[in-house]
Amino acid sequence: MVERPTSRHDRQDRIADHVLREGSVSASQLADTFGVSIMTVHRDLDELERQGVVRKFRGGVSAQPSSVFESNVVYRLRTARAEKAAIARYARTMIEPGMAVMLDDSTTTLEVAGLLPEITPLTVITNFLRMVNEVARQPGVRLMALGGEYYPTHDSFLGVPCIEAIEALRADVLLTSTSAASAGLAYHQEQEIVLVKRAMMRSANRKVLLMDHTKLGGTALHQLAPLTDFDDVVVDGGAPPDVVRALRERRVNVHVAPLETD
Amino acid sequence: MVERPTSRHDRQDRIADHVLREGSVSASQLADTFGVSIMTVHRDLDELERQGVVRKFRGGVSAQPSSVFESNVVYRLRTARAEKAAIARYARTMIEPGMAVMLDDSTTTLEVAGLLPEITPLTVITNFLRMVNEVARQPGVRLMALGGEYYPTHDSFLGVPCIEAIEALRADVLLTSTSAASAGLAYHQEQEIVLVKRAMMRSANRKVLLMDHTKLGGTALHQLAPLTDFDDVVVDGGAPPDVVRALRERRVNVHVAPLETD
DNA sequence: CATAGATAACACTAAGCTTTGTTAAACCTA
DNA sequence: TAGGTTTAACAAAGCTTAGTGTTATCTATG
Repeated sequence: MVERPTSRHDRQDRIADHVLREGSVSASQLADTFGVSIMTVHRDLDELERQGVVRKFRGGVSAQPSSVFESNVVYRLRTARAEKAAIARYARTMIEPGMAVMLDDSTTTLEVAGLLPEITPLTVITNFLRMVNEVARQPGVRLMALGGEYYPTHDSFLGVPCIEAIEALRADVLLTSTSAASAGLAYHQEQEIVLVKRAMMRSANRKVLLMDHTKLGGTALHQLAPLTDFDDVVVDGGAPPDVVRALRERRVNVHVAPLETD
Repeated sequence: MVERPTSRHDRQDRIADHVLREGSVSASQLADTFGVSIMTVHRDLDELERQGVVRKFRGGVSAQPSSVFESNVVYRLRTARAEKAAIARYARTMIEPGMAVMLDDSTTTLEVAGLLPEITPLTVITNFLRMVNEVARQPGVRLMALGGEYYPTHDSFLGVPCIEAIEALRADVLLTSTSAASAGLAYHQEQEIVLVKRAMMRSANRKVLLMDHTKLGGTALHQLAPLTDFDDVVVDGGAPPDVVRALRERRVNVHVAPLETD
């Protein structure tokens, strides 16, 4: 059976699904199934392995044991595009011209960046290289970059220099994201990032957490903060109503961003 | 007479030269001379005008009056490619594996950046966005970005946050550049940049000034520092011998980087 | 040590972007 | 308004890059 993926990305998603269903497959088998060469399969698998979705061994690949499922979020992140766009549209309404907005290094906040030229004048503060490059091109947006040590895996600047730079500033709004939340707590798997996010929270007047619904109910190695520490928590319309209700009972100020309905 | 420029950039350089020689030319004349359409000439002239090299008027272009000559540096910068490459090659010998190297926001130091992967492991400290993007891709090079307010004209980060970040660090070597030097002093036209460069000099053990010979003998609005404040000054082989001699008499430690001879 | 599996190196292809020219419309200036 | 000059919009050509396959080399495992 030969499928015809529209693109490399698409095919990788299918391969990942396939592996997760089957549990374990050989490379040549995948080459057959998806109608590409073994070499291409290997390249796809290398990439999926880097993302922590699968595990390679001699003779094939297997799904990651669920204990490492955490990193799988990286893969999930790529898929939750519509959710993030919805959240970004909603978060935009919290920003007004003239404000100083702090944005952390997450794909969700990156979505927000694309909407900023509509709200000029504006000051953007970030430690995310990709966002720096994005915003540097936008006229009318003043950009304050947070320095620090560059981490290729996150494409952002972290560490002591970054935290000190944050402490010297004061933002009107912080838009931040995290990798998991449950039982009223936000989590993140990286210590370095937790420290930076906490510093950001200390330096912002209003703290907004952006979170697509796939992150609800999970945990990660490090606690970041109780959800009640945020002035607002924005989730997308895909969030289960009972989860939203439960959060509100914990006095978390949850906003639900409606998904585009087209 | 029809020339055949190898590329768009090359042709623009020739057009600029032509205009500077002639003083004033018509667009159709240029189209003839360079064997391209009038439309293309207009596009080239628009670009050169943006760079402050020429001035457009109905019917043709003229050279910029020398009062605006300063911005012309932008154009000069593009042309001294070979000189900068020579200087970069020379400067590379001053860097050894394991060092922390600080690089400022100049096209000369950018040339050095391309040579860094050969000297790993290495730590690079910079406030230049273009360099950040360049170095972020290089494996084996640790990158410390200096934050600050983004200045589109320089494509770099400046201001108080940047200076504070510099003061918290200590580099083994500083490679810096400036826009002019004469009578034993280095000059730069931008106050913000002068402050940052001075901070960098305070935070480095060895201070190296990189300067292509086109900058010798000029001045600019602000004094940066006496040349004797630098441990080394590297110029390219195009520097007039008597100028080099004069600098040495002032106890400036001048190195002459030989130009590629091919 | 033999063999299947994995990687590295090179070449080919397709897609996207840049550059250029053409044509048509807009704009001055006499 | 008639002459040119400039700009805008579209199309063609060229270049660059990402993606893929082939072949050859390397590596692990029985």
